[in-house]
Amino acid sequence: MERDKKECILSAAVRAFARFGFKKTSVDQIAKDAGVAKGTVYLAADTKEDLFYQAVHREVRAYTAEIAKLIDPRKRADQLLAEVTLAGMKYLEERPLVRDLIFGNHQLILPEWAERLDELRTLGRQNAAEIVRLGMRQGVFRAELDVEELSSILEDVAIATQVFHNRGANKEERLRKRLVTAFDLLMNGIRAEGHVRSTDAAKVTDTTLPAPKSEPRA
Amino acid sequence: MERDKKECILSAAVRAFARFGFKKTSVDQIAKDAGVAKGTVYLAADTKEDLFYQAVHREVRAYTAEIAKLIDPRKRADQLLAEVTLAGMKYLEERPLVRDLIFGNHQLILPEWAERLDELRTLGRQNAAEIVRLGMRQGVFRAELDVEELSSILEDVAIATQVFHNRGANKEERLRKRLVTAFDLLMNGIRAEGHVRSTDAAKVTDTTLPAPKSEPRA
Amino acid sequence: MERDKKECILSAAVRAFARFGFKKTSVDQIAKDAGVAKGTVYLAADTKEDLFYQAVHREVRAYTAEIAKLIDPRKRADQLLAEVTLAGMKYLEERPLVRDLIFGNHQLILPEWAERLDELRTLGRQNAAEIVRLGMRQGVFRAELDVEELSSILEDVAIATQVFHNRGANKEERLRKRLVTAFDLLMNGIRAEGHVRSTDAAKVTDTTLPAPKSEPRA
Amino acid sequence: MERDKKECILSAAVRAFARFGFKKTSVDQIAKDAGVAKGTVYLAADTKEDLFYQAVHREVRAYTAEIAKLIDPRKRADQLLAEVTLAGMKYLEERPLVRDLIFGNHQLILPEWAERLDELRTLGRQNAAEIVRLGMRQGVFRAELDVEELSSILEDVAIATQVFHNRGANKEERLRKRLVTAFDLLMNGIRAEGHVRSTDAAKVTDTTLPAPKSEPRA
DNA sequence: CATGAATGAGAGTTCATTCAT
DNA sequence: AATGAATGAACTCTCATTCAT
Repeated sequence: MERDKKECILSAAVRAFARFGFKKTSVDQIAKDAGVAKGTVYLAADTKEDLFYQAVHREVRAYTAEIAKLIDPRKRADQLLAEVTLAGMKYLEERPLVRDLIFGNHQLILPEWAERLDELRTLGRQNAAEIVRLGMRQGVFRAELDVEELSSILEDVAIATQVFHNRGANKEERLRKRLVTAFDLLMNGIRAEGHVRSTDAAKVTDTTLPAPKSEPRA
Repeated sequence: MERDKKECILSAAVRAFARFGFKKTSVDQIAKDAGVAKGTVYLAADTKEDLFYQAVHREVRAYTAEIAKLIDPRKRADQLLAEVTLAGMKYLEERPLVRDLIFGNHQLILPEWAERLDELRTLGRQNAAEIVRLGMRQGVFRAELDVEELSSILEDVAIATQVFHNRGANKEERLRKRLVTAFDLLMNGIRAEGHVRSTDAAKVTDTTLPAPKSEPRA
Repeated sequence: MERDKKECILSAAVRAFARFGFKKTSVDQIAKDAGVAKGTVYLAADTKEDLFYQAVHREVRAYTAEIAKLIDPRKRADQLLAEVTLAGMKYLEERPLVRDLIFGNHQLILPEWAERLDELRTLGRQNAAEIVRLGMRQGVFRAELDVEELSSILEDVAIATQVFHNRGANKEERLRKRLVTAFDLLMNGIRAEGHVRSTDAAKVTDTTLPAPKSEPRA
Repeated sequence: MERDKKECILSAAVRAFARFGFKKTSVDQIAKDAGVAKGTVYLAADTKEDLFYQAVHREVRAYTAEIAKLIDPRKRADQLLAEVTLAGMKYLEERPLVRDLIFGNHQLILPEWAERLDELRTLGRQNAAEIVRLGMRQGVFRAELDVEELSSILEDVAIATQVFHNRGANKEERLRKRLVTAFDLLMNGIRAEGHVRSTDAAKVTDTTLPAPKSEPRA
């Protein structure tokens, strides 16, 4: 299998899966779109599911690589976060494919694949984590934050924004507003400044969420 | 079509779609599970896709109603937000089926359905919006926040948490940590306290996001 | 599945498998020939292989039943054997399809089916065994013969005759000669009468065939 | 095409066809097993079917040649027949391949090939015919027997024995018993000695078999 | 000669949908 | 209203065959 031909097949697969979803895309369709015979598709992937996974994988890697280029450690982390988030959203906007592929196919595809797709999501989160750590070193971000959780939340918000709101009339305007709000929220929180903090999340959740089974809390 | 029979069919549909996904669920299965003949299912819904929509709709209404009960305006909004978010997560946690059903099927189904699912999402967001407004009236939340955007972000974070992280080993422990982090972030922001705010999101995004095409900004 | 329709499908299957073999027969073909939709065939049989087995089974039962009618215990067994063999051959001659169907498909189909086809063969052999026993009671056949082995040989010769020789030009003439020769041979043996028997099979084979592993011979 | 390479391909074909049957053997498999590229197989045979025929042909020739060596005209024909039959069975036992190839593939492959396979069967029968003629010259076998028919029956019994009974538990023991019975039967007939022959096959069949259509008998 | 990537017709099977009962 | 047998289009996957290298 030549390099070019595989590329061609995978990108046809991405296009088709993205537009029609996994089920409604037929291998025939992809083959035709890629300009090869059906059998050739099966030289590139063992299974339609395998093809799907490879397509997603390729796109996620491209996405991550693209974003990684933007991380310049001499910049302030909050500035960087804004820039990178923005760039990420624009990237995903031009590739609705990736966005939906990543987000929307968990129970479509058998559980075995859910695990693999999770790995891809972790991959996609690396850049955000990098910036969060940078921000802490710079003293720009609160030091006590949980890096992994935080970067995962940032990523989730970005993806959710794309998945749920990049649609319909006034798309650009809505996205812009959303981004402004989200960034402001993430930086400054909801709480009115100077307001007494009588509640904190830890306390609430601590008393109500079912305790982890194996590890008794102190 | 009697009321009972339709209920029966819809709840069988929910169970099946939730467990096996849209594609891998057959109408036969649902009919059998509901104890009716296949033809009868087609008296309750025109199409398999219609059946899916109806099933999701039913679940979302139940979810929203359940949550709405918890909103007590005499409580502090931040407290309430924590409680309600937590309750929502527990509700969905006990109905993993519903959760996936509601949020995992966007490009499965042709665009025409995406719009309808959006309406369902709006429905689900009403509770969060309610609390945000309450918080502002109470002076607990910053007054200048955009209610719609904010409640949508809150909902998205909750959904993303459920969809992506309620899985695998140490599920409970991971969810708990995630919730604590998210709540802390949403309330207090990322920024180190007292740090000079040299960047603000609005400025950055304003200069870089493509301007909305139709409406020139002032 | 109505009785008639299943009959119809099975007989179409018999026709097709017989004429084209298992591989070259498509389910589509059978469906068309039976005048039903392809899906309907799958209501009658789980699998193409299952369909094949059912078809063969039906034919073997019909064949055995037909032959069984001819066994009249008041007749002499040698007479009967001739008659029944002859009738069997004519039966199969008129159903060349059945004949090939039954006896020509051993390694086509995976081992699991070989066992089942063996059962069918046993079924087909019952009639021959019956006659052999009758002949012994009548004193017409040698008493020391092994009934099971003998009837199996008789059946095998009949089958082989059918499978290998019922073809080509002069079919009838060739079959007639073959039958006469076979019957004469089976009744009277090869040996010239009065010739001294200096060799017997048992001795030869006893010294050369690998001894059964578990039971040491005396 | 070098001699060696063709040999290699054919013997790989024999192995594969024998183990998996015609249908379930792929050309790819054979090519890989022979250590050549798929295209090369098509230099040795025009078609998969042609390849099959050539494979069978090769094996039958080897079989015949092997058996022919054993015919020593100074020995008694009945002794020889026993020996040769036994040797033939052992040969086939070690080459289940040949046996099944010869026996079981008539309607697998289109009618055109049936004729050619018949020629192969005739080839395989030459040795038995040779011995029968020898036995007649020696006065050991009845002189009035039809040589061609008789040798064909002998061969058929041998093959049927192999095909139908060389399987399952107690294989060796069962084959031994079968051989003993068959040989005894062929030599001595079924008829109880001294019993009056009130029936003879010729008479029965003469009156009942349909007369050959084209040639009126004298 | 030899290769093996590419082909594409064709296979078995599934299942949403219909409609006579 | 309810049924479920029947339908047949559409699907994924296989593999004999070809042909440019």
